[in-house]
Amino acid sequence: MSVRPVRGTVDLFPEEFRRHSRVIDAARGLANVYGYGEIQTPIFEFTEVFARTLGDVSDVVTKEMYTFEDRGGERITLRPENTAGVARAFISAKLQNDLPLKYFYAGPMFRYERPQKGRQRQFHQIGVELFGVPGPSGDVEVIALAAQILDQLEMLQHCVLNLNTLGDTESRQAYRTALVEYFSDYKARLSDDSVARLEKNPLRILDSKDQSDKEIVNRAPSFDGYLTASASEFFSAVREGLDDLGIAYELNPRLVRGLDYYCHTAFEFVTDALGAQGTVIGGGRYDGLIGMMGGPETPGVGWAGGIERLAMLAEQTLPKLELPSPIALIPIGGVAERALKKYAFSLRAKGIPTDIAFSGNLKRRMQRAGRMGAKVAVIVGDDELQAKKATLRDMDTGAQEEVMLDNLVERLVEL
RNA sequence: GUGCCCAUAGCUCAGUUGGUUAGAGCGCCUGGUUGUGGUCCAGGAGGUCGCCGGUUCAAAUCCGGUUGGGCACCCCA
Repeated sequence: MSVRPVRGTVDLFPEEFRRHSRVIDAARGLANVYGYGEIQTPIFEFTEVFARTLGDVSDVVTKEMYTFEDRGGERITLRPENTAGVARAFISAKLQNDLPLKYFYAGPMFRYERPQKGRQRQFHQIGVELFGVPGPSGDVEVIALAAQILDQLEMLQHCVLNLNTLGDTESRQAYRTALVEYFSDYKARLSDDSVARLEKNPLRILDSKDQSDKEIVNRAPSFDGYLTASASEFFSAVREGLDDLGIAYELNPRLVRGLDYYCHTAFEFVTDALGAQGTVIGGGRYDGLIGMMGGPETPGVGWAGGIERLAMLAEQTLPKLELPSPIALIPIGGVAERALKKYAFSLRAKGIPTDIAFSGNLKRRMQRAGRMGAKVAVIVGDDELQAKKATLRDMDTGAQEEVMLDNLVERLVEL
């Protein structure tokens, strides 16, 4: 039997999981403040849910999905992202009369990718979806929520908000045609990757990091000239909204999305503190998605954030995580142990972190108390039991005092 | 999927042009203290050198493959 975890997966032991938790807790807390209730959709869906919506040219669908046939012969896929799942849930429950709707989620996602720092095959995302708000205030709200979460994690100042518009369908169609026309002239000088993108997703060429591609890209037609008046107006309103809130951003015309259902606003919070995988939160508007899935035409806007990446950044920005130091109960002998278990029970009922070791002599239990960072140890042996007292030891100073057992819980609550 | 780099004790690492029983620090265990941790002192356990094969009288060291990891590309969160 192989005892190692599957490539690209990790075990999150408590210390590491706490780093995740504080990211999730901050996000969930603020999402609730904004009125985004938490939703949990299944981690697997019928394959079409993703295949249909993510586009059949996206890398996620063509080479990164965990797809299998279950015992009933259904084509199943482990979710590579959660927007499609939440949209499907919205359609399944026929919630179109309850708009607008706001959802927050946190959970595992699965993509068959080559693992590296900030990229695993099972990874975790937080995210929000806002359904039924067609105007730019929806975009502004979800971006504001993201910014405030980052701010609460004290990493907003280490991130740059990149902002772009993908326009409406009409704009994108026109621009796409113009790009294909332009790049086709340079086909011989483009990188192989970009030549392939010319057919599949010419917008992506704009994002190429290839040196000679970049030169060609620099002289490529810009989107501005192809934006319809209404798309342009929409984008201005988003920028105005962000300005009003004092949320800084940088316009990045090269910011495009790999997933086909995006339109209008695209944004990413990016940091340079994590190496190559610097996008910490990314999202945008996806007005066509729900209709494309067979639901009633419903606008949507949202984002997802990588918990592992956020947790890594938080390591740099937040103070070290400290565990509450427990009270260590240290019995000597079976009679004392029975007595102290009852005290542990009532201390814990009051929410006071309490440790009582299951075995070991006094020395070993003291060691354990020290290792756990206990601030006080309660020692009870035959001597103390007879006198109905306990010995309290201050683990920092070594000072000891005696307390009547009757007052023990009361005294410990004070500390 | 592509390129480059890496793999020695639980952890972080050293190991000379290939040469006898592979080392250090931290951690762990025992004792000094049969009712006192964290400090100190003394001692101890722990490694088929990732795995498979090859070269050689001899391989942790050289070569090939493989698995895992890191970085970049790709892609994205």
